[in-house]
Amino acid sequence: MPAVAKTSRQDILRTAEDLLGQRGEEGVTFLQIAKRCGVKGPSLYKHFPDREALIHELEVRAFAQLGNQLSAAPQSVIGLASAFLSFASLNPGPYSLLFKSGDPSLPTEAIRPVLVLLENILGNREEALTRARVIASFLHGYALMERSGAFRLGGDPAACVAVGLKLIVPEASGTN
Amino acid sequence: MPAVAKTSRQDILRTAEDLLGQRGEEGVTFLQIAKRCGVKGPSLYKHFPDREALIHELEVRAFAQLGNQLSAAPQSVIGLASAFLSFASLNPGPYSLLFKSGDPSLPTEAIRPVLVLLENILGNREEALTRARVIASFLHGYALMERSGAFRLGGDPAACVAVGLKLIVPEASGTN
DNA sequence: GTCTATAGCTAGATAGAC
DNA sequence: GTCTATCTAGCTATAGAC
Repeated sequence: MPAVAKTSRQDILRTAEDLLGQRGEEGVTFLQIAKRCGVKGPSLYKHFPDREALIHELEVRAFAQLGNQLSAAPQSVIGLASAFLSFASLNPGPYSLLFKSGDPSLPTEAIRPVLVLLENILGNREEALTRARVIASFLHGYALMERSGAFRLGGDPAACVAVGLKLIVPEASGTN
Repeated sequence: MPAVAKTSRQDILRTAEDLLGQRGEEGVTFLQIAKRCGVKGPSLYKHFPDREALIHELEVRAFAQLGNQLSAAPQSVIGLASAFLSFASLNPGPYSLLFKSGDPSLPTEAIRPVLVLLENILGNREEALTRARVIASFLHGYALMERSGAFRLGGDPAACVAVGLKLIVPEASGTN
């Protein structure tokens, strides 16, 4: 059988994620992916119908990957926050897809551990949602500022993470 | 005198800012700007040497605009935070340029009011810097999530802003 | 499944007429 | 200051040979 497979769906997706982290969404082109996978551009159409399908697949994977990390992490405020920031730092490509609006299918699921934990700590569902939003905003903003080098006033920016979490969920102190 | 001016530096910059807010940085092309300004692409090179110069000008303007808003706002935690979020909401184009790393020239200046206020409230320079970072991360993350529609669990997302600020700077309660 | 060839589009930028 | 014409380059996508 001629035409031996030089690449694969997995290979393409991993390569696309690297490209996404290095050059942003506009940098994820079939031509560049193909080059890195050792094939020519048009070959990728045997694996994905078009670029949009590839991007959508990356989004689905990103939510699944984050969900896995959060599920496997210590179920404490610090534990979940650390897992979230690690994911953002180690997987900048997938992470950048998490907050891009789009279809509201599985997004909710990935964050569930945070909501469950806060409900346990606070004993109030509505308050838990509000705090979860404060934490999500804080961590998301921190992850982006950290990555873009926006903390320009010296000292140790990372120190503000633990401080911020303690301020936002004082009820968890000592329990973590 | 032939060749009457159909557009201007200001017109181009405003148009570029609109485009930036609507289509992102990659959407800011000389061709699109020209179309909206009623001229042809090459005409823009009479106003800016190249695309990079235009983008840089947009960055400088963005920091200046934010600085003006923060200086003119009530110098309280709520006042400055509201001004920041208003700027982000009303000027999505310029706002998107604020956290893109790049040259560390004037960025520091725009944020000064926040630092000054927190030093007054906390009486501790180092603690003020840490809290400022927590607030900046929180507001930046909130602004982006709000804009991208990332708050998908119902209720009123905006409610978490006041709650978050009170948690992060409890010392300011009653003073605002 | 890979390839070459190609079509169609958009972008940045320059040259030179008016 | 604006225009047309042009160049280079990169992208998406399709057709058809192997």
